[in-house]
Amino acid sequence: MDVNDFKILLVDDETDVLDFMKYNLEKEGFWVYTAHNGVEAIQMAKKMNPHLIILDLMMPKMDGIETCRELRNIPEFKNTIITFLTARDEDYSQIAGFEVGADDYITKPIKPRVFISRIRALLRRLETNETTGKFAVGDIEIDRERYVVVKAGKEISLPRKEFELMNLLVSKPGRVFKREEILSKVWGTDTIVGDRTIDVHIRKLREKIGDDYFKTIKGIGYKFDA
Amino acid sequence: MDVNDFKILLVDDETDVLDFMKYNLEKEGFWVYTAHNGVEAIQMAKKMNPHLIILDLMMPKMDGIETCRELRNIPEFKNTIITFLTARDEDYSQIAGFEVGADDYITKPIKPRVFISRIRALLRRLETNETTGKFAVGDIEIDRERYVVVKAGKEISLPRKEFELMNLLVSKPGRVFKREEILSKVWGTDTIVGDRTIDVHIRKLREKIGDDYFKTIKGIGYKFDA
DNA sequence: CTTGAATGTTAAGTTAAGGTTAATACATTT
DNA sequence: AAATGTATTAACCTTAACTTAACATTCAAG
Repeated sequence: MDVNDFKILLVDDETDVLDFMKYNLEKEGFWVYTAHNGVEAIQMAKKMNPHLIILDLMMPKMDGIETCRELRNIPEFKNTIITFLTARDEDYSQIAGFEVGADDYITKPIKPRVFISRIRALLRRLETNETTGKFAVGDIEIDRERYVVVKAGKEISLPRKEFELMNLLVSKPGRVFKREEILSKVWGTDTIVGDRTIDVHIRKLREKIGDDYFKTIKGIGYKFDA
Repeated sequence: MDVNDFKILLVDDETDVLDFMKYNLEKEGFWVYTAHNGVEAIQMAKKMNPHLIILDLMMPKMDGIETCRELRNIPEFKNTIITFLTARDEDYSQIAGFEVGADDYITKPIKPRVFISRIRALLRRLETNETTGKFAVGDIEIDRERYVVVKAGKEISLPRKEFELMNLLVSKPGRVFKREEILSKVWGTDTIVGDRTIDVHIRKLREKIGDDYFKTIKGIGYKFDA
């Protein structure tokens, strides 16, 4: 996973702290979202699905501890990394923080270099677990972790390109992917392949998964449907 | 895994700091070992195979950073949690620490409650990953303590690299490990080995354990399956 | 109902990825 | 310092995966 794919949600009621962190993180290429309180934070988190959430402890409405607890109760955020932002020496908060499922805490005042370094260390944890992803549509399940497609409980293993193509199409069932788009996403922008290559791969998928899952939209592209 | 099974190695040149930490950790039921410098630390680590190592940054002979680097080069300690102990505000050390593969750092002076809480948070990570003890899948059992693989009751002893590779793959049966990932986890990020090295090791495993346990996903990596 | 551009199909050609082996370098024991 | 055991490399081999090309079929516009 590339640095530029990481999404970070910053939550703090003080706008200047927020801006300062945002500036530093964006400079490093992260996607940064912000919220001013716990309530906003949860809304934003649901929308953006960030990889890392940095929560200030002291906030109006809902404090960091409480926000963290709520987040941890939402299954989506079970694996999200949550870090607290605290003033030095707030011992009790630190303890409560860990108990409530925080992964780390960062002390204010923030020093850019340490801060960035810390963030990187935290995100490093994700890199191994982030290739992980299973999702299902109808009786088809795609398991990126094991690199297999499961159809009605039966494992079908596909070669790389076929798998990637399958994965792309299934990622948005019903949506039509233009040939161009497929080429750039599965083959990459710099590879040039002949006209029939996509068709041949679709053919193999139809053979292995089933004819009627893949629909051709002439002149446009293909779509997956259950 | 029970608290009482966790082994922690403390490394600091100041005996009273050492004693203080030791006292507090033992009170909580951890097994605590100590060392006064980097050299001792590495010896002790090899003997005790601790789950967590706390390294003071400033030490005679070999400092914390250097010790950490050395440790990370030993495959056994790839998954060991390493934390630095620093005086407040040693920014640069912190950065170097993370770069060298540290998981966290703890600031002095140590406050017992925060300290313990922190340690628990760190060790919690281990509970999910099966990094310790014995582990079995189907008729294959891996004994990490003794460095032995048991297949259908028969012990097969593997050399270190083969064992590490085996261990990695078996740790998540079915999951595909990318070549890169295997390299960084078994060989380490800083070692560069030729293209065929992984294959050769896989070959040896197939020879010793059985062909069909190891599946190749071309262009991606390998997975273990029973 | 034509018709031609777009896609389907098949099988044969390529190639990149991995398999295999043996030789060499490197480490440990004894 | 042999001897034994491990790890890595290099050279070559094998194949599945991928691509292409040639021909067949479809389907939607006229």
